[in-house]
Amino acid sequence: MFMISIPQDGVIVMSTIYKIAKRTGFSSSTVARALREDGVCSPETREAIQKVANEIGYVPNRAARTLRNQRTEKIMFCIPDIYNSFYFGMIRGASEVFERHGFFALLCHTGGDPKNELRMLDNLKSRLGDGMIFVSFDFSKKLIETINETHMPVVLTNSTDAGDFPQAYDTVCVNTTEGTRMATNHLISQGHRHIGYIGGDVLTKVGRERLAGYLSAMEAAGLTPSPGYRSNGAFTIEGGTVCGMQLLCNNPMPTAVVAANDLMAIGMMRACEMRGIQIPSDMALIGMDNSELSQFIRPSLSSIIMKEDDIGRLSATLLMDRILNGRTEPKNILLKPDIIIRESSMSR
Amino acid sequence: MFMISIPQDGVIVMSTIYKIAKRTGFSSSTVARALREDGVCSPETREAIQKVANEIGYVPNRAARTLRNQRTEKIMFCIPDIYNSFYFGMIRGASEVFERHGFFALLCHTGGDPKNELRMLDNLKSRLGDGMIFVSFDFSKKLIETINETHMPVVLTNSTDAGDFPQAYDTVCVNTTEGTRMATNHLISQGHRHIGYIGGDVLTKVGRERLAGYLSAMEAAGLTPSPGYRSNGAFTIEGGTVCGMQLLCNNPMPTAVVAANDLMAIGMMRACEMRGIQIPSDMALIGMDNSELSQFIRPSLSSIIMKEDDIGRLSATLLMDRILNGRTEPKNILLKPDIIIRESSMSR
DNA sequence: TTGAAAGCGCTAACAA
DNA sequence: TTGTTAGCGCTTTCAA
Repeated sequence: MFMISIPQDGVIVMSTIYKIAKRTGFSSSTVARALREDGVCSPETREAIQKVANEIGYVPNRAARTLRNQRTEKIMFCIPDIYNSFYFGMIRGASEVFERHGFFALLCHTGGDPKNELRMLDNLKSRLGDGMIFVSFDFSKKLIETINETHMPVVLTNSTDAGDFPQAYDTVCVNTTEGTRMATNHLISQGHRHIGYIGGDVLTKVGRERLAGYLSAMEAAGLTPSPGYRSNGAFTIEGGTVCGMQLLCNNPMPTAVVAANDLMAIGMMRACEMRGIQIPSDMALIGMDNSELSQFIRPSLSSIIMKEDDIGRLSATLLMDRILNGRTEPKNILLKPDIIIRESSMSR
Repeated sequence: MFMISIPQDGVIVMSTIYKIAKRTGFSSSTVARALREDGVCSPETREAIQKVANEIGYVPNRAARTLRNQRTEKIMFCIPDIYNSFYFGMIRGASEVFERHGFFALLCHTGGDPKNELRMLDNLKSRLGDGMIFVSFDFSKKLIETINETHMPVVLTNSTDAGDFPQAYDTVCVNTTEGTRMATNHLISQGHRHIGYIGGDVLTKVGRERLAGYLSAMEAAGLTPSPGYRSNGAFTIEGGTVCGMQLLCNNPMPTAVVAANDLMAIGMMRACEMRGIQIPSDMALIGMDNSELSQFIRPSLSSIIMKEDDIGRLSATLLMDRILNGRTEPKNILLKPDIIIRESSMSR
């Protein structure tokens, strides 16, 4: 009938405990008490109040509750790139945990721009959320300091060495060096000796970390890759094709290739296609990320599982622990990636 | 130095305009005025206040502002399934618009459960957000009524016939019937006469809508598909393979197939692979959704573009119009899908 | 069991 | 230009 009344000026008026108080004759505090499960209140009073509350469609106002309780029940989810499905994996994992506690994920996207990242930390300080899961390409000293100064629960993912700085936050990361090491070892265990590597720019941390895994696995196996077996390019299909063409110019060609991500691996597939080289019989191949593509492409692509769901789940769990239980000492979680072997590397 | 002080009990104390007021000797309202661009205030006062504000790292408290202004600057984004990348396309489009206005997207996931959906509408009434983009499989009368009763800005997507009920909300949908019609017409224009169709359960609205497009295009072209050319199954790769095998049992076989989504189309590819049928030379194929897979699979898959980014963008725009400009009369937008032709249907 | 009252931090109408 | 004050809706302490 009159769930909510809409006055002339179009402003929507909420139902409040005061409306219920007026209607029932009780005070607002009695109404508040009656409406919360745990509040002390006589059964009859509660019933009368609940009846009216239902009639007028009462729902408590969150802003008021937040102002009073200093709790938003929201978590800021800061990602550099809203177009990257990897992060959605993290969101999935995290949301699972949030939901259990009645919390919501707030999408905050920074474009990887340090200015925006600092702005998001201001948003955190303004209590846009009770905490933050923070993905960034570059955790600079300035950023780390600002995070510490928020004195708010923050989990950093995506950076193994965030622990270089004094920290008041948590970290959850996957060891990507270990990832390329596993990939390389897999190819070695398949009997390959001439193993190439195509990766991203070594000026980026991610580029260096992944290359390091390949090199260390080769060295540990007593293999010295020819310099021509290594090529850097963009983390894209095109980048992979270009790098792949380069590797294929070697004589002898490598018999197996580690790609620093799935897109580059697919680019490598294109390069082989153009040169009439069969995967996996002439060339074994493994990628990284375990993207949706890797299982649907033909031949299906072996890959390294980066556990983005787990990162999200664990990050959220650490956050809830700080928020709900008041933990303050920092925790750092480093996950070991998994490997999934598909057609592209089953050459022997 | 003392950006934020942390008392014994671990509760973090915010900096407020009162702290600044005390420190500068001005009143809290002068501080508030000085801190907003538009507030009247002498330059010297403003400077002094801003200096202190910077020192103590002041950021205005959102809950207080929300309580006062009745505006959260958040939009609830209700989706049935957090695992579906289609919705993330919508989120991308919508976020673009939100960001321009300083709004944030709040992820709310209902699992398609009507109970949760009603709960989310309560959340909306409690001002979890200023409005809602609502994706649901089933907009029942009850749900529609409840939406209307919130008196809050809501955009429904995903349902062409939401207009059946009296409505106070907006809708943005893609015409999926038109989608399969376009797909079918494309194959007809390629010279095909024996065109098969594999689709989802006709008990679902989505299944019926898509089938209708195929049938109407065939009829309009004066073609009568043999009943054996039509098969229903799950909207998955396996479903597509099963349906595909059935179609391939016909004699003569169809020379072209419309699949009701990309996954089923990929399943069809598998079926053809098993039977040694070449795509596109022996069999033309077109899917629907323009998923990421469709461009990377080989042969690349022709598909129908469902414009999820546009749906998100338009939904957000309608919402902002209601919130910022106070529009109240409902708007309904029906988008025409696009077609993208790739290798799989270029048979002739 | 119930009520009065203060306060969370901000904004804005009004007064000085 | 600046200050006073009330109030957004809720929770909670204290008193009755």
